Amino acid sequence: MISFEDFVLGDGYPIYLQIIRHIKQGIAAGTIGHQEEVPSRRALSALLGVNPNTIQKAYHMLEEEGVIVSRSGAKSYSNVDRNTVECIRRELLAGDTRIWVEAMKRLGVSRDAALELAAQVWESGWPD
Amino acid sequence: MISFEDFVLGDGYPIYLQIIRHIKQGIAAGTIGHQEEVPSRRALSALLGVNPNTIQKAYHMLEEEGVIVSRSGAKSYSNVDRNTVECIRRELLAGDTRIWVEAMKRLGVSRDAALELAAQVWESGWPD
DNA sequence: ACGACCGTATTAGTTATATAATACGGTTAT
DNA sequence: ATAACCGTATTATATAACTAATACGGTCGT
Repeated sequence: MISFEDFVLGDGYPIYLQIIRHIKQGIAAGTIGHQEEVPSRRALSALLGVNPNTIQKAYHMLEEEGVIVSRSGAKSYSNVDRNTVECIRRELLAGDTRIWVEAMKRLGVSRDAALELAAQVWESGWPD
Repeated sequence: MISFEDFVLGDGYPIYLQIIRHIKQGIAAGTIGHQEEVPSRRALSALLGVNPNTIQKAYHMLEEEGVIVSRSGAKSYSNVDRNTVECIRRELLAGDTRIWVEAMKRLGVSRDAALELAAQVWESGWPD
């Protein structure tokens, strides 16, 4: 069963996109395997405190991408092959990193200063 | 005059927040000084191809934070002291970096692998 | 003073996101 | 088989973000 234990609802970003990202991150990290059970629309909406339609929107888009498979009346399952994992992993890694690098460059930070800052935040969660 | 030459409209994120961020980044980077002229609402809306009201929303919030000063009928100017610069700079640096580090951790990347990836993207804009 | 530009405000309409309340029919374990 | 659960669909409503069109009065260079 795909877990949403460590999932926390963020602010300012569409919920259905956060859910899609959570699933993709799990696949990229290897914590979600093939044919793993996905929480039902109703169960996840109750767990997260959001509307079932919002979950359905996320799941529907994941199905269109081939990441999950749904049959009317039955449970939904993840659909992951080795190629998909690498594809999603590269997509997320490169995307997030590029955004951060661009932000640091716009702030006028040098490469080394940025990397050192990142190392500090990695260890302690805080700069300095 | 505060420049929006290198400003590119992103997708999926409110425009007025992108504008606020652009100004703050300029202040944090030191490319925007004190009492610098801000483009008029109408001029910037024409330049970016968005509605004047969207610019006004961004400027109004910047004024509430004390980052710019507006007088009815006259031009608007930046309002920056040394304390503000350091405050904004730390806010943006720490915020962006924390977001990236959390993303990398959720993807199961080691500290060193993440830093190496960042270094690659910094140089070439691409991993590998 | 006068015209061009400026900040500010209002009203209306569109789209995306999310909620609310149901409803229908398929699957599955007992 | 039957009850519980499931995926799916519909209609209505609310809010935020954005657009559109317009208006009012203040500032400033000439």
